[in-house]
Amino acid sequence: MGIDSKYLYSAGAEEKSYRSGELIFAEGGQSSFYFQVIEGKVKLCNQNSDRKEFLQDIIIAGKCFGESSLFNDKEYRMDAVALEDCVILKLARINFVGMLETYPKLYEKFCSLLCERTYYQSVMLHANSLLKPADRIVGLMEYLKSTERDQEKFSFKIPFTRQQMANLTGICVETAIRTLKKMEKDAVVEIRDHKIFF
DNA sequence: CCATTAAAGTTGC
DNA sequence: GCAACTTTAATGG
Repeated sequence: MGIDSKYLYSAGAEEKSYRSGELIFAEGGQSSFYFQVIEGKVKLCNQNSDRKEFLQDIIIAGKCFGESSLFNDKEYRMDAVALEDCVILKLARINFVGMLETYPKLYEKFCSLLCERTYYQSVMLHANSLLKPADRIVGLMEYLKSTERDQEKFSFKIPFTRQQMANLTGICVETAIRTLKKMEKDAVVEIRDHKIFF
């Protein structure tokens, strides 16, 4: 999760609404804001040269994005696009830094948040370096489920479409579908009412 | 509630 | 991996 929004508001964060599909920032742009989703979902992705997309992450309400380059003056390495109608808090870098200085406790929060992203990226990098599609999908699902309380088998409903899972793991939808069906047969996942349980 | 249509999922090639 | 086909979800009466 991100930072308690009351701190963001008091530091001068502003709410901004985006329509579904609207670009929030683009690859190559300069980063100068901390973003946090209040309502809706945002995708972080790269547009492939052959107009396929690679999905880096999907940011749900309460989570933040764009924070990785707040302190290094680098350009964004991905696009951020609203997946549905969104309300997003934007806080300018200078005010964000001021906020951290006013509330040193938030440094700790911010660090843990950065580390969570680093951890996610290393898990996904490893999973996606595997050759077999099934291993990539399992890697993704294991990470997603690791943040859940309930670790019972087949208790976790995958919150993504097959298309999204494919784009997160760099395989194509058809492969994802065929692989998931095989995994169902092998009792790795359960498919109930078209939804995937892991 | 049903009809329409867009989006997601499926399958053969 | 495309394209044709099927199913589900969303929208509007």
